[in-house]
Amino acid sequence: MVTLSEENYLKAIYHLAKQENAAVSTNAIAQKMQTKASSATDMIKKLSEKGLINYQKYKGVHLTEKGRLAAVSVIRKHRLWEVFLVKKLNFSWDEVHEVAEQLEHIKSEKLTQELDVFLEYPTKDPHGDPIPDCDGNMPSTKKLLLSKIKPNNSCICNGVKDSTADFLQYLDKHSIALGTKIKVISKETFDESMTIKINKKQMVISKEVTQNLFVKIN
Amino acid sequence: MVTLSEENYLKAIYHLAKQENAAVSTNAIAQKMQTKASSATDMIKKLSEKGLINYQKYKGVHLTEKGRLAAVSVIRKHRLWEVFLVKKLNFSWDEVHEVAEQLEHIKSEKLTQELDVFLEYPTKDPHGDPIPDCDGNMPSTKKLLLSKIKPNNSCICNGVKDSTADFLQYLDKHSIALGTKIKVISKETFDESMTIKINKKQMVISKEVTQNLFVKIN
DNA sequence: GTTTAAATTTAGGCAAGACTAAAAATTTAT
DNA sequence: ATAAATTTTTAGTCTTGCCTAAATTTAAAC
Repeated sequence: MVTLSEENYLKAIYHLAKQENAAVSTNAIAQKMQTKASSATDMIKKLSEKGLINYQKYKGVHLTEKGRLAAVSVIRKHRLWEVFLVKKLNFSWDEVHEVAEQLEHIKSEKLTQELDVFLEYPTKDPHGDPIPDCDGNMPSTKKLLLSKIKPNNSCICNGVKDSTADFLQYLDKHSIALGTKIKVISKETFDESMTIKINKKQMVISKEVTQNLFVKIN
Repeated sequence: MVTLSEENYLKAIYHLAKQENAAVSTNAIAQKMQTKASSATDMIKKLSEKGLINYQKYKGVHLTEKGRLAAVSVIRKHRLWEVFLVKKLNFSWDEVHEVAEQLEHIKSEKLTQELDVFLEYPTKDPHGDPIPDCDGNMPSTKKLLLSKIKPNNSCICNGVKDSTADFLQYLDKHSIALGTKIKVISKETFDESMTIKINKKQMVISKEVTQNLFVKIN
């Protein structure tokens, strides 16, 4: 049995490992979990004893396969519920996170499976993140940032790196959504801001925006 | 902030108070919560300090209005989720309880409200129990047991008193569902068993069954 | 290669919610 | 009305997950 708190730590470690491609440090975990390093150490010991992570003192942690599956299962549920909230309950993409954080811990194989069926096997959540299948396979998505696109090229927005309500609301306000076609007009070398065109309308966006929007070349 | 455990105690007290029509005893609470009387006493003190129940040592407890609203809110969510599971996710009525026990604690006003809309404002859960509205009003339903029906009278099944999987599966097996028309043919004085007719088919049911099926006269 | 700084772990505590055992209050029985 | 039985409460303990403060290990700086 994996507790709610353990699930949250596993999820945090999974996301950190994805970014860092190396052992995940105690401090990184503590920071992500909004807690103190000593608390993280406590939990690390517990997860290690349960065989969910590999841990060597002072050397950071790695998820075991068992731990990875547990983490991915939580992420799968989180993202399925986000789809449900947006598609069926009229939530907007900036409102779903907090509720999904609660729903992701509901324990019922059948519930998750039937939810997947009900939603017709979605492969992406409302922020463009991939939804793992029931065997724990995470569809790989190459992540290309808008900031990498050269002037005069076009692309289609297909994800967000930062999915805080603040950023999502900014995008709403500027009519940038998943699937929106963006043409890069120019880029300033000074501040890395970009001039882009959406639906024939030109606008300037900051470096921060270009570095938090994923796109694909169409 | 009401914790998960507190919500479960409030729900237990609500249900006990409904049956007993008097102060709810520590022992009754402990039994319903599958815990020891001393643990119940601990929680009773906490709920009392939070103004959710009125408590006098050795005299049992009563829900305050604040406590009643908290309890009914949990019950509302529980029953709405049960409807969702049956209507949308292909759960049967004997499978929903355990999952709804988890879902009922999800905290989001919007979620509950939108779920209600999505389900088109159901007034009964899959077991025939009434769903409170968002202001905490519980539709009153007069509860008439099949055991009270005299021979040669007909009625319609509209609820179950016992909603354990065992009993619900018994009903499934014998084609008794909510809405099923039942004609009482005869009743034995010896064991209070009944001969009934459903869809022109006659069968004998025990006292235990007649005392756990709610019906209405049609 | 020491010395300083940063990261990590240990030690000891706290609150929630459970437990056991024992004490106190209430109820029941004689 | 008092003794016995039952119910309820108290006292002290345990586990989980967090904390602070101090000790230890590793990494960085000179």
